[in-house]
Amino acid sequence: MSERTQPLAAHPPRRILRHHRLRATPGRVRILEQLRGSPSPLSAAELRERIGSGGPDLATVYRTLERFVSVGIARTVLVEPTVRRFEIAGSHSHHLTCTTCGWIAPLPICAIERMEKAARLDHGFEVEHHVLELFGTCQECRAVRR
Amino acid sequence: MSERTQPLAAHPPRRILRHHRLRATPGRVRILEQLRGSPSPLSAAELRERIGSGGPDLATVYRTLERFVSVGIARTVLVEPTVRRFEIAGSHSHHLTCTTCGWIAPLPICAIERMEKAARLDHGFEVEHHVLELFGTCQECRAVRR
DNA sequence: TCACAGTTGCAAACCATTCGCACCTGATCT
DNA sequence: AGATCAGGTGCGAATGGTTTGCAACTGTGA
Repeated sequence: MSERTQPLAAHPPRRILRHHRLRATPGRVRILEQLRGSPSPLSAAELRERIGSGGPDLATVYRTLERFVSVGIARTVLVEPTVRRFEIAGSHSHHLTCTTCGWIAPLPICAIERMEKAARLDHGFEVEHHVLELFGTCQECRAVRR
Repeated sequence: MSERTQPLAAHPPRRILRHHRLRATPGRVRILEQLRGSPSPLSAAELRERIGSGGPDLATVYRTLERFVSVGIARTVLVEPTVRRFEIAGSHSHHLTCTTCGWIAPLPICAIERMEKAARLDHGFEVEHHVLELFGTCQECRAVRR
């Protein structure tokens, strides 16, 4: 497969940043790597924590995420009140989140075409993205509970 | 139709509160009326503003909403980072949100049965609740943009 | 290597939400 | 109707996630 046909998310971080005319600073590269390596959306604080000492300041993490969202590298995911989470925009998958133990699994099925169509027909609304997260109890926690 | 078969949401506010063993204070009654009268979810501040002078303190609005959610009268809706919104739990839980002007409309269609089934079959995961919100551009904002 | 627009760190500001506490009041019982 | 008191309320202060101002720093193109 030639490079030109690879999905953007497969490129090395520096190239992705350059592609969006962002400077490839060490902090940005690490934030991007973390976002790509995580199966679930991350908050700014979690991102900061995972990068560890030597990483960018929390304010910089916020500014970077803001920038990533504005150029389309990342997207905001709302699953909790008061905390904003972010994920790579290319990796569109939904998640199962166990409310007991925090286990998270991606669910590669998306069934909202019908709703997008309804939005368009009923309201003239053009859907650009959506948030769909499922919460419940995983197999293990259900077993323990019994 | 007898009273016993009416949906709870159709009852007068005082009765709904009593039914959940909550005191029917003037503030709670007004908050409940506002929630029921609004087609889109409201934040605590908006609620406070709509009730106007003489209404409950903002802290009380928060405590009341918290209480409403815990007994099942209301539900949290996440459509914006940093602001929590609330709606009557009997109404439907999915929305269209215009990312340009903030317009919000309920969408009475839910298409996640397939995903719930996949979660159960593939992971032994029992879905308890889900978040599904659509974001995009409303008819009006699309017209302006052109 | 140089110059500079873009980035960063730090600290302070912001703002939605929560908490502590003394006072008040709706619901119940007599 | 009046007394009683657990449940509610107002006020102000605290919290915690997010944003901003500003001086110093650094990728990047020339």
